[in-house]
Amino acid sequence: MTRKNLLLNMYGAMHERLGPSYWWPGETPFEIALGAILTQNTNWENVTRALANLREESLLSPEKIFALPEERLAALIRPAGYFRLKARRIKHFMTFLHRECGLCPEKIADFSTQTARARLLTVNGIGPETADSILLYALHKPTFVVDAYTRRILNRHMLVPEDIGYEELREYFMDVLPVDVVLYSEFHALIVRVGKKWCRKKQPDCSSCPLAGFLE
DNA sequence: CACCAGGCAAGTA
DNA sequence: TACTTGCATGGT
Repeated sequence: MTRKNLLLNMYGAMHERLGPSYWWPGETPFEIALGAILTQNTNWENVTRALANLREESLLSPEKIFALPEERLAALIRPAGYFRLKARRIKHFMTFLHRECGLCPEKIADFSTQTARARLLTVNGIGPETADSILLYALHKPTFVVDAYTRRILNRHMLVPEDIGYEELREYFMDVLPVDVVLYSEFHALIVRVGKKWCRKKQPDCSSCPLAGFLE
C-alpha cells in the first residue's frame, strides 16, 4: 500500500464515522488568527472564553486590538492561560499586520503560500503550527497543519518516529496528498477530533476509535 | 493531589 | 546543534 493510499484510507475512515467538521471555529479571518495564537498548548474551551471577553467589548477587529494597550489585552485573554505571553505575541502579530498589509489580514493571501508562510514565521510568537493554521483556516491557503495529535496518532500506528520534526511530518502528508484546501482543512480537523477523544497522552479505550485497525 | 490541553522562544552547554 | 525551562488557566 502506498503512503498516499494509506493516508486517504485514514481520512476516509475518520470522515465516514465522524462526518464533516466545519472548521475552524470563528467568524472572521482575524478571529481565526487570534484563536490560532490563543490555543497554543491550551484547551480550546479556555480560548473560547478569552474570545468571548473580546467580543463582549466589541474588540474583535484588527484596529481595536492594535490600539488596545497590551496590559488590558492580557487581562481580557486571561482565561486562555499564558496570558501575558500571548498578549505580547498578539501585539507582535498586530505590528506585523500594520506594517505588511495595513491591518488587513486577508491581504496576506496575495503572497504565494510559501512566501506568506515565511513572512508569518518571522513574527515572534508565530511558529509553524500557528502559521499553518492561519494560512489554511483564515486565508484558505493549501498548507497542511501538524499538531501534537497528528504526531501521536501516526506514532501510535507506528508510521513515524515519536520525535519526528514538524517540517518532516508536514512533508509526510504534503509529499503525497493532492494540493487541496478542503482536504487539508478537513483532514486536520478530523485528526484533532479523533485525538481529543481517542488518542490522549494517557489513552482511554482505543477500541472504539474510527482508526482502530484501519491498516487492515 | 497530579496531570493534561490544537506551542513557542529563550537559555544553557 | 541539542536539550531544558518558562509561560498559566481551567478541567478531569
